[in-house]
Amino acid sequence: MTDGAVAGVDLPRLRELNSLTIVRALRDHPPSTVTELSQRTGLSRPAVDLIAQNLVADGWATVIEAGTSSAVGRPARRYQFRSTAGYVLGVDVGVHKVLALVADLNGEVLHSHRAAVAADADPQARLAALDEAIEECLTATKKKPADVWAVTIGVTGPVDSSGRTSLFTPLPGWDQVDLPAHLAGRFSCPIIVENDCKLAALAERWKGAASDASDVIYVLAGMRIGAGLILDGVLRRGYGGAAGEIGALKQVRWLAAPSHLENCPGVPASVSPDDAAAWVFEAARHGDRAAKTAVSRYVKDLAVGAAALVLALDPQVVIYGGGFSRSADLVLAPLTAELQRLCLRVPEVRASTLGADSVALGAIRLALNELDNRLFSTTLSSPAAPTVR
Amino acid sequence: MTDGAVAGVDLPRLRELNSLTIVRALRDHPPSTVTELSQRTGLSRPAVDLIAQNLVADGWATVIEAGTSSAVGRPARRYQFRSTAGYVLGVDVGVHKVLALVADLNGEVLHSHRAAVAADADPQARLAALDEAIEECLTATKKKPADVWAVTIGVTGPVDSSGRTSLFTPLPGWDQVDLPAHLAGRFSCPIIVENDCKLAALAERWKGAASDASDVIYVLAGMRIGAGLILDGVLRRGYGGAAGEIGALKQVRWLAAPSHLENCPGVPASVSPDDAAAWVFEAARHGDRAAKTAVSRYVKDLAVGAAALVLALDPQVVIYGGGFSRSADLVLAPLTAELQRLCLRVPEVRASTLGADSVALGAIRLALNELDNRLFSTTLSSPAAPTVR
DNA sequence: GGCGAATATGAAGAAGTGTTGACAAACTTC
DNA sequence: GAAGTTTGTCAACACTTCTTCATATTCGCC
Repeated sequence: MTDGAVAGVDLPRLRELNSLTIVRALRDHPPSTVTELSQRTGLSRPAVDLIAQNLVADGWATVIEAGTSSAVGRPARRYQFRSTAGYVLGVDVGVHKVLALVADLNGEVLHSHRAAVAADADPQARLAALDEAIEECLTATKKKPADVWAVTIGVTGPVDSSGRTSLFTPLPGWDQVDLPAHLAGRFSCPIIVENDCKLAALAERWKGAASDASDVIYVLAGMRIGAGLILDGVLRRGYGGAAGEIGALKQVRWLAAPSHLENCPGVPASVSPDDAAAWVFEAARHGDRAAKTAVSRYVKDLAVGAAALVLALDPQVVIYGGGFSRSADLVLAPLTAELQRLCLRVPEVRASTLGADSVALGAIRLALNELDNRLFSTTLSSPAAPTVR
Repeated sequence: MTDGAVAGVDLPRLRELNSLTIVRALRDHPPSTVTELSQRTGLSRPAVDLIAQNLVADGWATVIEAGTSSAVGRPARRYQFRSTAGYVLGVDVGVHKVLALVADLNGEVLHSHRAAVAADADPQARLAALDEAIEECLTATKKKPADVWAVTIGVTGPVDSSGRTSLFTPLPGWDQVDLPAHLAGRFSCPIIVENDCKLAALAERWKGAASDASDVIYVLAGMRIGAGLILDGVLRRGYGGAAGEIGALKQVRWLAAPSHLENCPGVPASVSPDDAAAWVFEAARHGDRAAKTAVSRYVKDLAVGAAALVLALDPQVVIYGGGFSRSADLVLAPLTAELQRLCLRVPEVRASTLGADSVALGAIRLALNELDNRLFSTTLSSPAAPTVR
């Protein structure tokens, strides 16, 4: 409840704080004039001017000299956040693929690469695919590892404080993999490993279906069901990183739910087990009776866990995402109805708008958040020391 | 994700920030010398000296002139947070009683008063008891309503943003009661209504069994079971104030759980229904077979909901509190065992140390938190305008 | 094409805040 | 009583921001 050491602010620190303020005011905005920044921050024009010049000297901002302007009066010089000062990597290590993204400090994705992996691939093979995907992203964008300021990797299963998925993982042999150690040799920046559902939740809140909400439950629906929680605008990991793992409770039927789709009668033998669910959804869409029943049962089971989360946390929005979100048209209405039956106060239910990229995008967002905390909370300084979480 | 308007810091604001820093450094510490404050805040001695004198002039601190000192050197003047500058009221409106507490700005409880109420009393009677309890606390401590800077009232059931328990309440007619309106005439300070479980959780984290933890699930166990959630050190209300209401899910057997105790065979007819649970616990403690079974079943049902919360949020500690916490000796071990069976990562399970006062104490804490936010976040100013939450 | 209005830039002076260093005051210890 | 130590106070200094004014550049209008 107490801070213990509360730090006073002296003059140099004041300048630092205001520099941070200007950087924040520069980000997430189009190139701005000194006057605009002055209005945005409440600081006087000369103060902003001085700070902006220093930011340019330190590489945090670039100048756009006055061009032709449409307004009356002398055209203003504009300052712009130098989003190319550093880059971040976001990677989604899935069962069938590894997807890597490079983005600049604005979160603009510059390049992506997808490497296919066999579901039963051993850790070595999967790590090789990871290395390949990262390597391809770097060479395609002509970046060196030193240009990367943070890396986030999304994996399935709860991630502990050492970056391992020791409690549970569907990837064979993966519980022994130490991802930060694997990458530490190549990158000297922060390397973060995080649960895929949590990352997807971040992505939806960033530029997806939940961008207007601060209390979000993201349900990742696929052959495995998981959840990510955002409360008061912040991703909640839980004390041991296992928040959202409601599926482990037997009374909540998340473990069994996908079997309704897998074992649905009428699925042709030619359809592989991996594609069975998609087939069932498609069949249900065309009125197949057995398929409709299977979907209905699936939704009923899904709803129990979602209701438990909703009742526990009372969110504003529930996002239905993951591989099955393509079938949101079949699921959203009955899911909402079930929640209405089970919950006290029913949140909005929406379909994911980011689809398959959400995990990697969320990884980008988490990497940027980490940088924010490191660079902007204390002082403006370039890439931080390597750390693991 | 963005702040929108990020405020720059000018010189007067700098002084304000440092004044706040000094006030914070003064609170939660014994009377301090300027040198101590200087070390604690990193500010220079003259700066602290000046600020401290201003704080005294504004009524936020008092001076203790140098007495005889045991150390070498000139004895130092000491400054002390003036905790008697204002007071807060915390009230617990329960089924059988209304308990009111007055505390100073340090959270030191000065007086408490308990007014008995019949379980089936109508809102008028209950409000009269509330008024009586508050009145008694004020007269006993010789305070006027104007001395009260914040009031918090704890009630059963989820509290919406208008301070009403419209979704559910066990108190007859209480869903129509507008507590802020009822008190607004007498107090011009912030009046907050909050769910009792949430307040009890706050109390346990403040000075109870969870004072070392930042991620806490508090389970209030009585004839009605509820929960309060503290995540990252902050009480979470949920978007609509209904966080923690996992008991509403049928698969979670919290609604039915107490019936095992109520309907336990062997309870003498002389024991009133209200005391049945206590009798069963006592009988179980002495080896009564039926009572032990009842307790065991109760714990099993309780554990399902607790497990759902634990899996959803992955807390560090679960606090077992409420009326039944006196029987923690019988419950803690089997509850822990059940959680071990049901959960992925098992948190510590502890018994409440505050007992029956926890709700009113939590109300005090929430009132103080509200004051903190109002007075200390923006600027140092005396009692704020009346508001409702 | 010239003029005025509007906006941006730049520089100087003023005000406010924190820091450093010095010194007297007050107390303990030898 | 002298030395040593800590405190309270003061003045000089450094730094940051604010205010104000003069200057520069551009557009629109005559």
